[in-house]
Amino acid sequence: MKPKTYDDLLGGPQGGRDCAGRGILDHVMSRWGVLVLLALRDGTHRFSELRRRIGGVSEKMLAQTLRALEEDGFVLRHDFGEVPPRVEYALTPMGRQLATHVARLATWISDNTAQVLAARETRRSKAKG
Amino acid sequence: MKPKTYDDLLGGPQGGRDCAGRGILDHVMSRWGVLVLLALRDGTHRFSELRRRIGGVSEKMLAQTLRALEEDGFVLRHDFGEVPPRVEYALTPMGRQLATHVARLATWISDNTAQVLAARETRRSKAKG
DNA sequence: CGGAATCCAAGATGATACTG
DNA sequence: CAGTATCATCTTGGATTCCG
Repeated sequence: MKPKTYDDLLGGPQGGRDCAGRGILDHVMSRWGVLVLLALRDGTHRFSELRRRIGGVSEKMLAQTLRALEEDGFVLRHDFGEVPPRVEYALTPMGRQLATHVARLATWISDNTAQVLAARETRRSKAKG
Repeated sequence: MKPKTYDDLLGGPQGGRDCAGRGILDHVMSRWGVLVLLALRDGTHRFSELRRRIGGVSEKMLAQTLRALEEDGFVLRHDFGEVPPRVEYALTPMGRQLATHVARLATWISDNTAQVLAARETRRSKAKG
């Protein structure tokens, strides 16, 4: 019997080895994964559009993030194969489902940001007092 | 008008400066944040219990993660101030709400892991064909 | 037992330059 | 435009050690 590891907490050995779910979660919740998912919720966008929309992401990281999400089947990449180059990205149906969950979490956090900041203040003054 | 940055995508400047929501999300979705949140869903646990339950986390990272979540007001730390030391951790009401959302996301991923792995395979064979 | 402090290896990220 | 390749850097994470 395996001990209770984080594999179990995340749904167990369904993926086969270690913890596939954990790897997916890492892609999704990577520094830029969330933002890409949210940015694609309202439709198709080109590479440079995404860069502008997300802001602060380097070409390298955006490309890397998009590739990871594409590999996982969350993002669809359409290369028009023209010059000048034109590539468009969109969510797959599965990606839309995922993005919905992510958006809920992001929304909750957004709605509770003030409360979190207040909690931090409380702690800070308690530490002083 | 501000350009669309990831600040906007995550709920805008509600936190005051940059993007407080983003920072919170980083805490929550950090490598171990998710697991701690999930591990605490079923009640109070001691430090070493958490280490065993989560599995694979070092003392340093667990302590660091717990402190961050505590600062944000998601986790409550109760130090009994005895020898040998005894400290217990639990979710705050806000933490329970958050953990519920996180659990939903984790569950979705867990339920869709097979589909993601299938998507990866499809891509792989398409690349070959 | 529950950490804090330190040192070090590994990985993530960014700026830049280059290509089709 | 849409990337890739490369190098420098900054951050993470882990192992170890020490303490109350």
